Amino acid sequence: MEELTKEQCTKSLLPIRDALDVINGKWKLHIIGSLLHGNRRFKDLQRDISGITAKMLSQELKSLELNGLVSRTVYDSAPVIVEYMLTPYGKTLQKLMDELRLWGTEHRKRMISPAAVK
Amino acid sequence: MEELTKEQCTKSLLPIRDALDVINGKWKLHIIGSLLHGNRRFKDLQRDISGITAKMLSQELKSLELNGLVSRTVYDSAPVIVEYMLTPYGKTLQKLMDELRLWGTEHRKRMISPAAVK
DNA sequence: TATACTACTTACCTTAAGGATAGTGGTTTC
DNA sequence: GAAACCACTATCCTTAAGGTAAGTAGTATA
Repeated sequence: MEELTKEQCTKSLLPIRDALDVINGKWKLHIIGSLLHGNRRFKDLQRDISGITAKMLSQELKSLELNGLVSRTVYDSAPVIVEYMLTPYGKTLQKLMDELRLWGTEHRKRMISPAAVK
Repeated sequence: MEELTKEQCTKSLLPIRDALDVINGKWKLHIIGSLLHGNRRFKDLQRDISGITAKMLSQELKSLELNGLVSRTVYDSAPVIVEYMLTPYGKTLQKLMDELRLWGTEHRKRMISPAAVK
């Protein structure tokens, strides 16, 4: 097994940071969670995610779109309909989210009754 | 496959949030990364992690200790020596970090040359 | 006795994330 | 023609994360 230099170690944190940045913020996981259940329009998302403002929803959707996780389709109807959906790439996040959920669930148990897992 | 209600869906995000909170912040991953290479004293960590201040290092170490990821040992020598190490539990983070690194590496490729992966 | 080292702590300041509220532009319904 | 619906955008404000700089307490070395 090779030892990593300090620089290599710091560098190896960059992709982790990238991954975290993509899902960071108060609302992104909520949006992804909602979209995992199917396509949604703007108002649908706002209804699904209690507490989110139009400003934040719009902002976070743009960020998710920029990162290729969410696609935005405008239907030329009246009134105009805008539909958001997870891209196939966006769906690859689910595995990561499952891992995080698993670790987080164990952690929560451990924090509630530390004696039981010491 | 069962459909989740809105409440169940929101609830399932909680452990994910827990996991993310544990490693969130600008410095925690750097500290964990350094400790993955062996035990470290306060000054060692400060030297390892370029840019971190004593205040932030102290603050983040406390948070990691509270979460059971890092242990703090004071040796009754003169001058006093304080050693930090990852607990076995802290080491379980490595798997998660590897998954995040994997996804993040792919994401970085995709962001640099989107055409190649379209 | 002065300087330096270790392991921090304290007080203050800056910046960025997010919240509150209101407004825009188009369309449709009453 | 007034009110309502959709999909946002703009402006201002609060809060929290993190940075700066200095200080503390104990020991040890010159």
